[in-house]
Amino acid sequence: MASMSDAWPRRVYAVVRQIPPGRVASYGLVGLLAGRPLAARAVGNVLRHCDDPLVPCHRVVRATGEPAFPNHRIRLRREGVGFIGRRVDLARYLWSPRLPRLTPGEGRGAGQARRAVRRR
DNA sequence: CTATTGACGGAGA
DNA sequence: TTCTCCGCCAATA
Repeated sequence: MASMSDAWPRRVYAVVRQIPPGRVASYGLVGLLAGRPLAARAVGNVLRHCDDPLVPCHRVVRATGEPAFPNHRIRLRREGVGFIGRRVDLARYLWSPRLPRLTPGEGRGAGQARRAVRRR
């Protein structure tokens, strides 16, 4: 949760750490999940000092799909992220976060295994 | 306290 | 489609 005791940078890093390899999230989405829907810009300010190797900051791109840095494009390609020109193919590689369950116990009916979804 | 800055986003031109 | 403006947020000076 986004309690006040949690510093903004901590919340941002917590979200970014969740982005799996081969997927990307926009600065805006990260801000949203960190509890500040309109703070995309502030997210960038945090990631600017990203020295922690556990934080895959290269998986955070602009809403347009363009990586903040050209070198990130290389790293993303190595993870299998597809591009259209110089921007990430967001239709296929945008991360769909699993949101926290509000009613634990519900969801996922009778032994239905989760099927991998192919993105378009 | 106000002003500036910045790995942003989106509406318009 | 690309480029400019302007709003938004947090950190700094």
